[in-house]
Amino acid sequence: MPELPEVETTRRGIAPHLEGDTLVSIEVRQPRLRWPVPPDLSPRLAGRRLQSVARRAKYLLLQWEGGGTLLIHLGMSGSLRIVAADTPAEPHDHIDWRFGNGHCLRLRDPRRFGAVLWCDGDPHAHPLLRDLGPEPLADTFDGDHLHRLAQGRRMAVKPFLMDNRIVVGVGNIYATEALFRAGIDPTRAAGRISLARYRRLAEAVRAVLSEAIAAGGTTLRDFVSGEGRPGYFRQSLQVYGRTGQPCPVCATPLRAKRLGQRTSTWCPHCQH
DNA sequence: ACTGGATCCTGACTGC
DNA sequence: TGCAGTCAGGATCCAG
Repeated sequence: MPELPEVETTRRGIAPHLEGDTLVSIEVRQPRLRWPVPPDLSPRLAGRRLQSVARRAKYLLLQWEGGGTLLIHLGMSGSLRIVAADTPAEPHDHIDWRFGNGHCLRLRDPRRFGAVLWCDGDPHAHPLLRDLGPEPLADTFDGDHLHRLAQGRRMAVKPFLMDNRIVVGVGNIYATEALFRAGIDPTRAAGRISLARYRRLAEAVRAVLSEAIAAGGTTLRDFVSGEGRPGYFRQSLQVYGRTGQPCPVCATPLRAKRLGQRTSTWCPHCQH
């Protein structure tokens, strides 16, 4: 589900409602997510003010006054939204954080691949964040970075681009779209792509992510922003989910193949 | 070190 | 209508 644009859209949607507010209570209806939800969240957080809602890769970092960070990952099907405190919980609404101003931050995650974890020290030193690659929209990410890390790698460039040790936030939708824009065959070995083409790919990644954030993300089925709205980038997808349909550029039927457990769709004429 | 595969879970959809 | 099989926005873990 949520890739970087959807997580960033969520962050922007919830932050203004919560930053500076005091947590009143937490209700955990289902603690079994990817890892167990810590049982001591209430004593740790009740009565404390939320300082900021930040993001690293696809993790949301809720940083609390006095120290400590709540790490939230939405997995494949998770969403976070602000609801009124008296809104009845629906199925798969696993956790509520109720704040003093009447707002309730509610986590829904049908597949439960998401995670909610507590981190005492520097969250960037946490084992889940420590080895992550650069943010794709930061200055440290470019084609030279991709080209350098790809040397000698025989895996296909698509799963290479989705490896969060290489660069974070690029999931199946945006990897598919960026490779189309860059004209690169997703099955090509990562180590056999020129620097010039990696520079083009890096720019395509930045462009597609930026455009998706501006559109509020991509809603395929269940993604909603912090305010409950869907994202509108779906209509801008050129190849993702369009297997068999004509390429928007040359009309060749789009092909699909599974690479690293994920379906890749591409134009066999435009991408090589 | 790199690579591919299995795995967690629910729901939507397809085809028989 | 039911049932089996497939697929889905992620990413960790493990064997070879």
